[in-house]
Amino acid sequence: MVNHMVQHDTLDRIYSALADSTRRDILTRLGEGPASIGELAEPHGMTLTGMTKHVRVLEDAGLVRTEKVGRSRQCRLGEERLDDAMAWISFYQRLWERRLDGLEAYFTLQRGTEE
Amino acid sequence: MVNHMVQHDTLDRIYSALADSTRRDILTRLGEGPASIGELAEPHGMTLTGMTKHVRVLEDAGLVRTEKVGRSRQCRLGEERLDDAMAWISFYQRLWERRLDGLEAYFTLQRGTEE
DNA sequence: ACGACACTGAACCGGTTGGTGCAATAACGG
DNA sequence: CCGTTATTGCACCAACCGGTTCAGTGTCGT
Repeated sequence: MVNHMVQHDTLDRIYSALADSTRRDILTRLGEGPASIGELAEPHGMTLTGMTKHVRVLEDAGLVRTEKVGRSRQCRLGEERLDDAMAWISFYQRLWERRLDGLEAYFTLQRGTEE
Repeated sequence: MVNHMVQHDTLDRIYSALADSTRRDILTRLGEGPASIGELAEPHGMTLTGMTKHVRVLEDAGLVRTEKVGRSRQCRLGEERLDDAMAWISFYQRLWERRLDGLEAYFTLQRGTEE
């Protein structure tokens, strides 16, 4: 019951924002320059409403920044540089490497090298 | 361009597996050595059934490997090394840097153009 | 002013997620 | 064989997700 609080942890938001190929595509597209909701939606054959939701998720994660310009919304890459996300993965990589320092290294290496 | 696109399914599973602090904790814990379902569940005050589900998600993403040993299940870090996840984030980082190649590249032009 | 345009809010929908409890199963320990 | 232990399968639940449609709202072009 205690843990029913907001799951709005930064890392949670970033990773779940990235856990969707449409949203990763959006980031890639925005890497080439700003775009409107319509321009983002068109290559995915998606409704504007649907795309707005995706952009909102990315914006909440800090990965995208948007600004209303006239009747359209200009979307561009945001300030979040994924440093935290990267750092956590690096940390995990280190754990994984350390796993090889244990007893399992023996079996893993044997299975890998067949020597 | 955009050749950094790996299997989207894999990336989806990895990122959504990481998008939960309980599961990130599990990975951290397993970095210190193998553990049973019960041992993983206890510090989170979670039922065994609940923990089994989390472990299953991690296992489907390749981040954890499990093996039934007697009446308990031994969980350890898996073969997935997050290289793909890391690679995608790096790719995004490069996009972000390139965002600076707009008006602001003007200021750092003395260094970056040779690449 | 009027109509077309770009987006947004709300309601809805089927599927998934994160959790529970309970009954069953398999493996010990004696 | 019996009782305990560790996990699992199943049913259930509320919340969330990715998507839609429809009805606005505000802006632009003429």
